[in-house]
Amino acid sequence: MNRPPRVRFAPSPTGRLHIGGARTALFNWAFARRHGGAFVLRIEDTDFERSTREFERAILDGLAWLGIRWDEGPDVGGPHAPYRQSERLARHVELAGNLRSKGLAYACFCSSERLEALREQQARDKSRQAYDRTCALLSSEQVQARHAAGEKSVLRFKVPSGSTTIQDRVRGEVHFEHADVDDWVMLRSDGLPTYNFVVVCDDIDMRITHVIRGEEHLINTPKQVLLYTALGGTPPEFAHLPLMLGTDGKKLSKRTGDTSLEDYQSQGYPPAAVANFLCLQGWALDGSREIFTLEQLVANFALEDVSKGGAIFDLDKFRWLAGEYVRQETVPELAKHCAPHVIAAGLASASELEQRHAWFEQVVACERERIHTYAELPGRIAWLFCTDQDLAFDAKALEAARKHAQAPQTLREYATWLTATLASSPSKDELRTAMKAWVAARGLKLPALFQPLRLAITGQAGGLDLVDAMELLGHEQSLARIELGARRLAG
RNA sequence: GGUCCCAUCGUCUAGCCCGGCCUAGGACACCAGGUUUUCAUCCUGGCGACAGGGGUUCAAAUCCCCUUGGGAUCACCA
Repeated sequence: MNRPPRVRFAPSPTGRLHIGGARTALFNWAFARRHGGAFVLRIEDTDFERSTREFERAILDGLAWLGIRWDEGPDVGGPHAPYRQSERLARHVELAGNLRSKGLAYACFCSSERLEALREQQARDKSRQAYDRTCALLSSEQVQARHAAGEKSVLRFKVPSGSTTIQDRVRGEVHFEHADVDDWVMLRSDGLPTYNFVVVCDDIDMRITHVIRGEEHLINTPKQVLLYTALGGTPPEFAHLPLMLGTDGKKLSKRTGDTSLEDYQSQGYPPAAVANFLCLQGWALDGSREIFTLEQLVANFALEDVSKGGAIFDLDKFRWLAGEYVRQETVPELAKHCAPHVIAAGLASASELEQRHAWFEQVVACERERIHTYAELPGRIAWLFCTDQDLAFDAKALEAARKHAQAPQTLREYATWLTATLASSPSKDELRTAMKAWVAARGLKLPALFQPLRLAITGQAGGLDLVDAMELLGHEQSLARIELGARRLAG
């Protein structure tokens, strides 16, 4: 590679950013950075029906959220503007006209009914699925006459005889016989160009050197290589990434799970964890280090190291990885990231959290090793925000507490003892030690107090240290819950 | 069905290109144990794979062929 590479990510703004698309973008970006090249963002908005500016904005935001920056794009401009395909229409039509006048493309008047019948016939014959070139045989006079008569036509690319071999950077050599390649449609009957056509026009005009995309495009590649040559361009290098698969082993779709980046964003996955995990689907740093930064990705990324086989989206591992990132954060950072989810869950308002900022950070510090994503926090700490009467008792926690026949009595006596002990303002460690001594002095095992107490305070079966829990809740309210818990257990 | 791609533990993968260091390494999940007031974190250990068959070679997870299995794609959608 003698010149700095230019790569592009070309999403279609007809929906949210697909998680597989996000990975494609990430690998393109990493490749560009690795080799000091440019990463171009181009919006493929030629589907006027479904494309919206809102989706475009969301896609850009999603990429930025992941930590990807682009050198050229619709928002930042660049030397090959415009970066929205719809704004390049005139150029596409011009190039299509050139090919037609050179005899490299031809008008086709076949009706969709005839085409469909042809396809059915070919399916029955178990033969090649392609246009039969009926209209390629029309003389220029015939074509002109039919145009003049007002007949609708599409423009088809005339695939020459021969074969094409591409050197795919992840797959190696891939060979196609032109006899198997269809005379595909370049211009629709309404005069608008198709994807296979514009993508090549724009890649040539934008001087794209490496096309890195999903494997579903591999089969389109010979069509595009042929078009490069026809347009007088040099084909770029290609790299076809393995597909991201659902648990059913098929291309990841909404059927088998959440597919958009925003789904994971709203579920509170740290962005660095998402980027890291996406890398792991099809690429490995060295086979032993699972957790790494984007800088390490850039420093080590090579297309040749990308896996060829599809990767089933491993949600368990993703969640584990998110937890690793959560625990890497400092408490103030984590509190800041969790706060929106606590607010969204309706536990507290933004101003309430702001007022109790130091307290909230303590809460986060106590729960940080139990959550994997930011959004898991509210469910774990709801007991701190509800009224004593509304505290729900978890079935397992209740069962555990009920195993101790004397639980109500133990709780009441403990409350009395606690009230007296608190008077001397013990430290948390002193209180912990004293509590255990108190239980032992009564000839009880520790769970005889701790299980009913945990139920009374938090309503949950497991969780944070109980001395921490009571302090976070406040001793006065804790005593009230102990009394209430004793009554509920006795009843 | 045509064309194309792929094939290492249940999952993500290292090793393959440049055969021997592989009685195949790591991670997630799972199981067992330790720590803990419980849960979680953390620590220790365990389970667990080269799809099958032929070659080539002194030697094959690694190279070649076949079979089988899986996937992608076959639009006037991108």
